Amino acid sequence: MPHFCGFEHCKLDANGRIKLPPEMLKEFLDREPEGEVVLRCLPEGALGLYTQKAYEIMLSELVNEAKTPLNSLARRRELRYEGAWSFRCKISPQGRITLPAGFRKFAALELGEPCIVTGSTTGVEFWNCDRWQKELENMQSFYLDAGEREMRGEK
Amino acid sequence: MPHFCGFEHCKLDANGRIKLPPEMLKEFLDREPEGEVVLRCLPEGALGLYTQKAYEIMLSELVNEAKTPLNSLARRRELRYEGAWSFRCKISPQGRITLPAGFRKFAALELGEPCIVTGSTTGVEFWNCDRWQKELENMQSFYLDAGEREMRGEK
DNA sequence: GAAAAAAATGGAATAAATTGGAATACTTTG
DNA sequence: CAAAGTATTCCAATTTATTCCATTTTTTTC
Repeated sequence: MPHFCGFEHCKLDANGRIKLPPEMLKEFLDREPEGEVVLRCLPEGALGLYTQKAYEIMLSELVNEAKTPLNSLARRRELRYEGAWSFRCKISPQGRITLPAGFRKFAALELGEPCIVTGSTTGVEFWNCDRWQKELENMQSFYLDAGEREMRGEK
Repeated sequence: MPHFCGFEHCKLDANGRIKLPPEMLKEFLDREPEGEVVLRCLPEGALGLYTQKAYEIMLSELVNEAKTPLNSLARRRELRYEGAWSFRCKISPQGRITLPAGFRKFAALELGEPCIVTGSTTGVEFWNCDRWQKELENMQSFYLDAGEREMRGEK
């Protein structure tokens, strides 16, 4: 199974739309010919894009595996978080997807400005360029640290 | 199964009506072509809107899963709260719903003022903007904490 | 209980924003 | 260097938001 990989510089157009790079577009359409996807705000301050099929699995876990009653504060907050920060949409026939204004703000993606589209194995992510730079450093040091611990025989 | 998702800035009109954003309206009408819904005051200080079908499920949980005896002060209070702070209504042909004055006051939604309409997976919620900001912070810190614990290998 | 006033409701008209798509310019590939 | 593919820009068509007004219903007053 091919996965979503590589990263590219892209640009939001004046209306907050991103045109997906051709290879990534192809990956999506191979999995969902109708282009049905879910956009999701990630706590690290970027946006994730997944096929609806991939998303459904995650969502049904949340909805059905109810440990708490429907009518409780904790449960409502779970459902609210998931609802507010996710968005079902379709990739347009031109391969574009429109970011809702609130999501754009969340991820610090400005109209007409460049951004990073990166594969994340199971989907793709949209990053503000500066945040992406920091995340690169974070990822690097995370693996370096892990490697050093491993060398010293730690866990 | 599609869910209610995304969030939007909306405005109450001078008569206390909110026009639902098109995608959310569509979700409701897909489930209930007649637009029959239930409006409900949530203890966190916002209003929830659910299809009558979805509401029935919640209500029967409340009525059947009796942790307390039916004929007790606490139980009567639960049922009274549910009765007083919920309201059956219909989405108008223009996609608007009218908030009863008491409910508006409960949720601090002012005539002619902006508010937030957010998906909550099983329905939508109406929030006063300031309260929504606080709730966002609450949700954010909750999930960031969870993420950090995960990184440190804690459970 | 009837008339007047107020409020609520439904709906239309206009303005604004969004969307889809085409045309052009640019880049890559063979 | 030509051809194909891709990115960018712009415009037309549609959709959506806003404002306003007419009608109906409810409340108040006499």
